[in-house]
Amino acid sequence: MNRYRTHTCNELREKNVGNNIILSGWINKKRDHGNLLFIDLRDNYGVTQCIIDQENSKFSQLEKIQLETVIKIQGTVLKRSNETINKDIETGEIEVSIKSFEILGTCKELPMPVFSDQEYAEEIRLKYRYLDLRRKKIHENIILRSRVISFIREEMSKLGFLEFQTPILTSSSPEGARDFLVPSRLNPGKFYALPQAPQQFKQLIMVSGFDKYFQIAPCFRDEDARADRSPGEFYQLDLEMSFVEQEDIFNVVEKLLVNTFKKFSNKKLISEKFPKISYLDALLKYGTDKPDLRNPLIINDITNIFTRDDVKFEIFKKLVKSGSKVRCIVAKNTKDKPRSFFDNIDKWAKDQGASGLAYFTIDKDVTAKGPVGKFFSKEALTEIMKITDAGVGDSIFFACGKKEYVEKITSLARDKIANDLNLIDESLFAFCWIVDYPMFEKNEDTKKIEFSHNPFSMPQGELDKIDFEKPLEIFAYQYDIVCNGVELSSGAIRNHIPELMYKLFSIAGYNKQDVDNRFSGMINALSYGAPPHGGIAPGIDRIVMLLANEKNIREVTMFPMNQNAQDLMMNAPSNVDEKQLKELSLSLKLKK
RNA sequence: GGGGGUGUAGCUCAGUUGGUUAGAGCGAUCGCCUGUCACGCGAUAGGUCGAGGGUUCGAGUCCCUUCACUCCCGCCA
Repeated sequence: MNRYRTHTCNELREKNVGNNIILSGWINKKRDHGNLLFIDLRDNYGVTQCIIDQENSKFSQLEKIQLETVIKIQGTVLKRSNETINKDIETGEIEVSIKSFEILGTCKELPMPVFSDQEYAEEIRLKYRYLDLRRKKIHENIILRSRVISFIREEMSKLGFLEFQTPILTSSSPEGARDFLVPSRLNPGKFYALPQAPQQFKQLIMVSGFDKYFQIAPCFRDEDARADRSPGEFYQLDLEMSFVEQEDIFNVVEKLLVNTFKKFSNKKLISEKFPKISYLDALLKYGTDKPDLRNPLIINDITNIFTRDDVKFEIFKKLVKSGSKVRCIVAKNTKDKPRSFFDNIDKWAKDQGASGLAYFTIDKDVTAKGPVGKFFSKEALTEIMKITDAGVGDSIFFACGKKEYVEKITSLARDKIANDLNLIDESLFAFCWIVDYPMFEKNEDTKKIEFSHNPFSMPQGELDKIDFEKPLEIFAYQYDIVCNGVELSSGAIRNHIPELMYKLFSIAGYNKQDVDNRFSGMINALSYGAPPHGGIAPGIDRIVMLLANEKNIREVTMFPMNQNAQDLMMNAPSNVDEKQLKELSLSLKLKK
């Protein structure tokens, strides 16, 4: 028998009545009736009500004790009378009559209550994270995270994947996000970088002949935070397979995610086979490459309508002539919505930095009601209704501008309108694949051709038939998984052919020398017999966030940093001694 | 780097058009209470109203500057 406990705080039941037991835990709550004191004792597993009265010599001592003090209780299990059973806790049929107790850990006055459903400012939650983590909801989120990761490990092992660790101190990668750098003492003036992902290593693992690899891999990117993006570090289920085509990866990951989401959530999956949407289609229909498919609204292009003579909307017509696009969203059955519904959306659009959203409602006899309705002839309206599948009683919102601008504002408007009309079913998970990413894109500022995603991806099509003169028309075997509008992972079939790699990099402006310098490990390896291979890397934090039904990634992260990438509990980052800097051959030159 | 929101007691918040001594609940301290499970009742302590400057007879409230937190844009192969 352990000196601290015979049972956990969620173990005692009616069958234990009469037992002498020992419990240890935190004082969750006290209810002091003067001559009778109830103490809810809490541990990781649950809560047990303990009771003591003034007959006991320890009574007055226990009456004074602070909440969240850690104590050990010795006592006997009593059956509660019918009226006093608490159905809300699993140990609610019994209580423990305290015979003696011992303080194991004292507690100062709390900076924030633990037993409370209130929301607290994140500043205080992060500073006292160990107190915050005692609270039920986040405590359970973190346990969920652990279970999800264990489950994924088991599934991956069953599928024949081997788990390997890859280096944390590695070299800076020239593409992508900003690196975290670590100065090297033994190599003055040189720096390691923390890996943004084990991208090159996992490919090298394939070249080394291991066939199927996975890792719950820490990834480090020095970019600004968002609600679904921790600053600094996050975790991916990194995986890679040899001798596979795109479909092989899809089959493995689809099955894994379906099993995981079915096991850990009661929400329904819209489809266990994830629909595939091409990148270009996604941008047209949803305005984004991470569409929320729970949202039934679809964006349509009606640019051509504004070249008709019987459309008099001159501002848009002029913009269209100079290359702008017009895209629209149909909101069904909104004829009777109050004016405020429309004004509200227009105001919202202006808050987003747009010039506003034009709209009209289609009334009977195909007439357009609304501020800009008068600019459209009956024939033009009929054409719009044909393109957009709109009917009488529906409203059409539309925006005009350069392609990227229209995509962005219609994408946001699609979310906004669906939310306002309550069209999103929160009890669903809607997965999809986004496929067929362009290999290159043109940087509109520099007019240069750049890799649009991962430079190591395999271009699509027969290799001897690819037209390298038209780089913007080359697509890659590159794919993302999106769930409920959250980008969960991206992956690719890799380019394992060195000559092809040089060719593609040359299009993006890197000569052979550049490639050899920057990716020496990779490019060398590929020239000694590399298998065709590919992989993907689902984000663990975001998966758990969806499963826990949280909107913020910090709710499923044990010790997150704040938005300014500071750890308020550990005081990181911090100053270092002059001696440490000197050892690293560094001196500081701070901006004022 | 830019835009929005927030900042009042240890915690969560209220505070009217600028007007007396800035309030409530929880927590803390003290007292009362033997069946509560958000126990109840009474009392006490606790405030640089984020900071600085300005307007005014008078500022938590209006103006300017600044800081912190947060959400978003940029950024995130």
